[in-house]
Amino acid sequence: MSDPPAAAATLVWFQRDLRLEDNPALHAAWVRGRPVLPVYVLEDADAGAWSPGGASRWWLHGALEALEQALRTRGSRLILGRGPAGARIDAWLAHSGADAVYWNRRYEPWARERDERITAALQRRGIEVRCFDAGLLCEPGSLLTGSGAPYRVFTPFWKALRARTHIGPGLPAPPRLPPLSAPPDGDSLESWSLRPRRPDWASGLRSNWRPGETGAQARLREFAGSTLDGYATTRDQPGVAGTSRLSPHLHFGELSSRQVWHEIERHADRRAGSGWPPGIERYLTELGWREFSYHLLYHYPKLPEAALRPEFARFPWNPDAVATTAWQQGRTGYPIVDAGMRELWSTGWMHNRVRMIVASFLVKDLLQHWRVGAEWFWDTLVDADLASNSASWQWVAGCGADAAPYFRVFNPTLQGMRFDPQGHYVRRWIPELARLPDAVVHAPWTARPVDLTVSGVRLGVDYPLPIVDHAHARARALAAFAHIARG
DNA sequence: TTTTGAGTTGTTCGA
DNA sequence: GTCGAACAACTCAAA
Repeated sequence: MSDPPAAAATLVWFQRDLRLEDNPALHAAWVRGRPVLPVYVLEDADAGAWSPGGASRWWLHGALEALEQALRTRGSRLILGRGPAGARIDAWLAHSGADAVYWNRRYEPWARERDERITAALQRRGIEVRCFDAGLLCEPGSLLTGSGAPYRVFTPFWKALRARTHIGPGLPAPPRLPPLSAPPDGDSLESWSLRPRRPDWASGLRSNWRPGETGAQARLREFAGSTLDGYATTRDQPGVAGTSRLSPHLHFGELSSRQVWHEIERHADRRAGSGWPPGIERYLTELGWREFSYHLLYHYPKLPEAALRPEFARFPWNPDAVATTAWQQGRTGYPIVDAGMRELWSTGWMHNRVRMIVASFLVKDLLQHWRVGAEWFWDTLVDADLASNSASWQWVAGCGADAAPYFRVFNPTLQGMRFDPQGHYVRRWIPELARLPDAVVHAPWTARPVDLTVSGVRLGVDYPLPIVDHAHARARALAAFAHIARG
């Protein structure tokens, strides 16, 4: 047995783990004590239909820039290359003489297949491969019901996860990463053109977000230190900054869910035997839904394409490009729906409560296929995530796991009045309605002509009339569900 | 095997 | 104005 040459380096392949803290692959490479070659591969083609959308690409640029900067402070640097990943890694290995490749797993079906191929090919050549679980509290596939089946209901899944999973503290960031003496050349980040040029639609993204590990940690501390207390109720009010806004940071792995868990737990005022305060319990449950989505994607790799409930194959969808465009552009005539869609387009994000409302509207009021909505979200959300996006759209449509019952059709007017009673949210995103009285701001078609005039609103001119009548649309949706129930 | 209780986020109608 | 029931029945998970 002879040791490998002293210079043989460890290649660390960054993917959805764009952080230095609590990064198992990076940590293991550092512990190994050899030079470290950190790399990132842009895999547009490998992901097929689910290659990153526009908003994701914008975020990725910022996240990679931040990671590169963080690595430089540790004496290292990030090498960029375009996929396919296997070929790119081979080239880097040949250039650097590295004899080990470490990475943190991804769980998308295409990525799992790819990992198997790459692992087998590398191992055949005697390269050491180590894969780690870094992004979730619990490795997908590891929790099963008593009879050995995957959980299909959230509550028992979450109980099992909490009972059986120890969530340990995160790993420290390596203080210094020994670089290669002659690292390979890589692409320049600019050359990937991840950010929009003409037109530059990203100004709203820039003013709302700070991609990268430092920004993520700041957001987490801010949330845990203040917003968390009232989270159980303010989380539902889109006019209030009551949610964590951590989703894009978690998606890109600028934070691990384990780090989030521990920071939240630190703020728990746990009285003897009384359990968590409601805000904390509620927030941790949201992390639980993220876990559940990944668990579903793992066991049902077709989740992004096909309804979990087979009877939905005969659901009478009513494809309508005009209605879909009105929804996308925030011109449905229902203020809470339009405000949400405009917030999404402007900032790359939408409040959770409003996501449910706009999704219910597209699927049930407009009878558009849930995949139409999933694809739009995929392109426009900075937190677009295959597991969460697919599972959540199926949930709203009623064809997913633990899905909303058929009769749960959100009434956009009622939802607006209940969760945005003063209309702060609607006024912010639909300035043409800003001067309407509270009582009608969620239903401008019910306003008295004098109120419309005084508020400077000409319905059908400044702001559209409703493109469907909700009562009628609801009845139509219930009939459609009855149709597939009868079989 | 059979049984039992439960299942994220709603709305509407009628008393 | 408030409140409870109905809305299809089904499937899941565990005892």
